[in-house]
Amino acid sequence: MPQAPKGTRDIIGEDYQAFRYIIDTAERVIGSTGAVHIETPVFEETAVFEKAVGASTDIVRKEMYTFTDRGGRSLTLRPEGTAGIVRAYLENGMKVWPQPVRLYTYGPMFRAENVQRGRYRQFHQIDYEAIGSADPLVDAEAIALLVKILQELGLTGLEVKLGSVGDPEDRKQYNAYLRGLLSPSLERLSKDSKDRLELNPMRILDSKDQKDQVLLKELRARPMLDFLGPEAKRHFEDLQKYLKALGVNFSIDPSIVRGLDYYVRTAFEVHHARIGAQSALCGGGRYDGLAEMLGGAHVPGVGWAFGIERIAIAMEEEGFSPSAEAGPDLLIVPLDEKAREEALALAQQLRPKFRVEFLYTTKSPRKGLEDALKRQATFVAFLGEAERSKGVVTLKHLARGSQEEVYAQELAAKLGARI
RNA sequence: GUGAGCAUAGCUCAGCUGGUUAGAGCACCGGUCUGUGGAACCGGGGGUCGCGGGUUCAAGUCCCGUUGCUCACCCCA
Repeated sequence: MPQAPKGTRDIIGEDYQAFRYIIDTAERVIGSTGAVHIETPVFEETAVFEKAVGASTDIVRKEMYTFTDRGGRSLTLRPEGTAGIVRAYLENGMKVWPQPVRLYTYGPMFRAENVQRGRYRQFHQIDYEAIGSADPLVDAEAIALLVKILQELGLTGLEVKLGSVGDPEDRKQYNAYLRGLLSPSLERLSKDSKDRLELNPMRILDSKDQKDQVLLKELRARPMLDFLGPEAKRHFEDLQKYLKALGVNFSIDPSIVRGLDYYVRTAFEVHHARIGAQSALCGGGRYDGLAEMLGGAHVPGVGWAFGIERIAIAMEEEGFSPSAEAGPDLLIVPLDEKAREEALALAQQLRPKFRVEFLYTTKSPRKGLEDALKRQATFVAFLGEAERSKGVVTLKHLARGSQEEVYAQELAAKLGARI
């Protein structure tokens, strides 16, 4: 028998309830900022990600689901949301809208990684992007918004880690500095970090390998923050000032290193201690050069994405249990064969004002009642010969035990009145 | 891509050092109970023991491979 592909899963029942709750909460809080919902395609031209995310990144090098369609086009299932949204900004001429344009979306992302707790091949993100302003106030709003959502979801034990990767020039200098510093000790670096020295030396800072950390300490490696140019530095300081004024708790973490090429200046992550090794609930930052990488004008932007599955794990760890799905307002129980189609007709008549279910097989009142209790129905209605001869249904309120015979025309009023 | 541990009914699991037709609880369906409350009792449907190969008179049990899950590395959500 076929199974759901590795790293994918069916979301149903309590999982779905939690999922829904997270999305609804996020949507409510984001919506209150005036940001508008956008849906972008789940797949894009492969070039969108190659240009934006960066050819040297892990995502592009080995994690993309790329395929060729029948027209010979190379397409890729989106591994992240920002590139597609910026593409949509350019394509729809949003530069003539009031700036910055604030957009949000949620949906599936795809990365061909090996699976572990909190990491899936199809996972779901809620994305927020503010495009068209370089003002650090916009960064501050984005971060504050994110914290607000997590608070609304009832999460505690969160840590906001803030850093800056500087402007591209700053980073170039910093990478040159790191290469100069570490190359003489190349042999002492971990295997992964030897590769990093070529591709993106900054990522060595983030290494969990003790060898690398010891070496960095020994050589007194300076942090990226020391290399910020005056403008990036000012931006970083203003952002901190705004966040403090807003009462947002954060810690400066010089090792925050984005794995995507498009980030400049602001970079941040939100971590939760109890969800395993994949502790990042949310990551984001500023990407002022992204639109240009895609071939558009220079358009600054900042945004973040959080992983719905990881939020769900964190909430579960904190004892949140999703409320069960509500039962129907009314369950109709046909007592004889003829009542089966009468039950359907009655259900149709009451829908969609009420949530109405009926049994597809005849049952005794006793069994029907048991069924209604299992479904957590509010009312149960019996339809049988006795009712038919009088033109009524027997309506019973489960919780109260009250029961009466009701004409079909009165039924809606009775259900609404909750006898 | 790498490493470790796991895989028996829809779910949670039992199944001894290999030995008849593979079990339990829960869930589902029916009966006791064709007209009224989740009970109880009785009965029923459900399994290619993840899949493939091997060893053996005999494999759920041992060996190899494979797929999936869990956790970790890399990286990230």
